[in-house]
Amino acid sequence: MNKRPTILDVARHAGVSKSTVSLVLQNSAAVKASTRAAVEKAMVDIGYVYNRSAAGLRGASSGLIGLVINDLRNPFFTEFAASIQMTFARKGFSTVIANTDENPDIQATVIASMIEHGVSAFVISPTYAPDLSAFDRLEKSGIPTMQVLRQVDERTDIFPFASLDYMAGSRLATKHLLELGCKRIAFVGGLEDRPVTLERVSGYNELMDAEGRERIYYHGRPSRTFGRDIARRMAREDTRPDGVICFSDLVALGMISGFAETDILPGKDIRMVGFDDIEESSLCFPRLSSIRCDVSRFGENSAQALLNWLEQGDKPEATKRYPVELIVRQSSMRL
Amino acid sequence: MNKRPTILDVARHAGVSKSTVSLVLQNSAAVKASTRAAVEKAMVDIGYVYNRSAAGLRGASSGLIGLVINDLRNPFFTEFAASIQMTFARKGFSTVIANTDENPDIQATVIASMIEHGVSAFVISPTYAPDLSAFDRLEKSGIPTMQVLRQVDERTDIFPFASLDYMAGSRLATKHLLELGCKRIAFVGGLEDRPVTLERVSGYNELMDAEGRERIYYHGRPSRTFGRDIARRMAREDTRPDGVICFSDLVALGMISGFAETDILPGKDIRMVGFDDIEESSLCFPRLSSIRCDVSRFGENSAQALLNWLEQGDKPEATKRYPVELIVRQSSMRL
DNA sequence: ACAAAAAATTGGAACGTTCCATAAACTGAA
DNA sequence: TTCAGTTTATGGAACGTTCCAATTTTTTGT
Repeated sequence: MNKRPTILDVARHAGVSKSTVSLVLQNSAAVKASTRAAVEKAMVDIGYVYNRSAAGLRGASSGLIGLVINDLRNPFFTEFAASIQMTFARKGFSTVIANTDENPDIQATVIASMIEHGVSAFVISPTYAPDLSAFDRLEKSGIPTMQVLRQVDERTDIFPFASLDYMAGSRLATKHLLELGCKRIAFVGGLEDRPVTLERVSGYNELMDAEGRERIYYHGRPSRTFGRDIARRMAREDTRPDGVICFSDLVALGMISGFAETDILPGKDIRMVGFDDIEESSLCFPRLSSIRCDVSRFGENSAQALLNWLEQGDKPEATKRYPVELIVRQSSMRL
Repeated sequence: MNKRPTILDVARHAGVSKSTVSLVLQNSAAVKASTRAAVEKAMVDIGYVYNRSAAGLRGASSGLIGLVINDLRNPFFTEFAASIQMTFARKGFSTVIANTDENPDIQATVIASMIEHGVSAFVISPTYAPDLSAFDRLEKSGIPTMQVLRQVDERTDIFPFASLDYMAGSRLATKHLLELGCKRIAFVGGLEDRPVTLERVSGYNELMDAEGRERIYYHGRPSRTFGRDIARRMAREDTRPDGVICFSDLVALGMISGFAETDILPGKDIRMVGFDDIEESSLCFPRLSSIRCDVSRFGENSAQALLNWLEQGDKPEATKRYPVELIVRQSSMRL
């Protein structure tokens, strides 16, 4: 394991100075084609590999992006993380990913550690935390940082926020169920106090109020388990809702399986719309109608916005919401 | 955004030399308690943050681990990645994650890029690739590298391999179905030529042959879609299998929803066992019997093994297989 | 063929750490 | 008080790049 060759070895081997090699590395226009070729040949000949730490020391960008995710196991976030990471990779950036599991302490530590590693920018889907010291630290560090999917820090002028148009989605879903003639429409899932819940419920509230219909909430964790439990409970109720909007597809899928146990078939006995349109929703039975968020495109767009900030210096707008659409499938049709 | 303070600023502020500050940083025993306290105070006072690039230049470990995953969107791998990342984080290591989407070219690029970034070690769940140049490069780099879940490079003395005991799992599942009295047991999913498939099918082959039963294969991509399609096809067959072992839970879940469409209820009309025991399997209806692999513990163990290699220098054994167990649920019982 | 301009190349200082060899400051025993 | 021994602190060189200012080479116009 004899030391990695350096720029100097390359220079020696190609018969040029280290400065020239450096120029080649940053493919400067100032080096003659023939020289460049010679240098490049030397590099592969001796198996040179670039040392980013050394470059970073002199101020070059690290080409490292920090991605901090509150719940990486949730397929919605997984999809987002995978998509953003792959976009960065295509542009030559590596991504340091950390899952915080909704834990502010973990979040604070991983952010600190990423700063030490010299990440060039941050994308954070933050944990709801009482104190914002993590963000204060970020501000001081001066590292470009985007909040995505959850706006936790108010200072969107410093930490631009990008998300999806959940209000519109919720409006679409409610309108759809109303048009199908549903009388009692329930909203299932989502923790009551959370901003995301507020957003995903707002269109529902708006239209239900406009129609003078009763709002029916079943608030709770946006998980399969919760969905399943609510479905079982609902099956036993005397005046059961005839339409359900779920906080997320995970909840909806949980409900579908809960209903299956009690012989209720969404689409026939009750109408259901999910939220997110994860892959599984088009595969399950019955196929789940959902609000498509197209996370993977959202990931690409966010990545691109961040790169523009980093490379061209144009900061993303303070708040950006990408559009969503309603996908109608079996769960909200007469079968 | 005035330059980050350096070790020198801390020294000045605490009235000691930079060397002393460096010693404090590596908490050396050679510095007096009072001095250490003073230095530490100075650090928080001026908001010092450690510069790992600079340290790395002098040979210090980067504290960065490269994690390369062939399919990050598959919940099995997501769980693994999340678990291993969080274990590293607890030990003060950051994790650079890349999804290769089964693409050898992407795999090669991300590995190269991680080497540039100076990762201290690699954990790779590799893509099946015709050429092993990526591994050759790794070997030359001398960076400790573990293969997990898929053994692609034969040189396990160089790249220790850790996985789960799939053969045992497949034996457990088959034995279970045989004991339930199944006569025609099919194996569904898994690409025919793949080593993983061979492993997951081996116990099935062994026991079926021992019993003199016919082997029935439905090979294909280990996805929900494939499972659903096979279930539909199976529903139309005249001599339908009465027992099914799936390559993965994803396939099994796909089959469950495919069967649901044709009014076949696993556990009543057919018996089914999945493989992996992802979270959803205990939540779906009917609950899916499965071979529990406990990926998240596997992740922790692998992380720990790698850290021991890195820090104590003891290389993991060339091949390690962690045990699996059969979890019996509704899908393989009379309801 | 010559100067001037343009293009291509170069040496050296700097970046923020670590580590070695050395120095300074303390101990306690003679 | 002195000296050896021990504990603690220090200056300086090194790590592999980038970038500036300076230099050399090539091109252009006359």
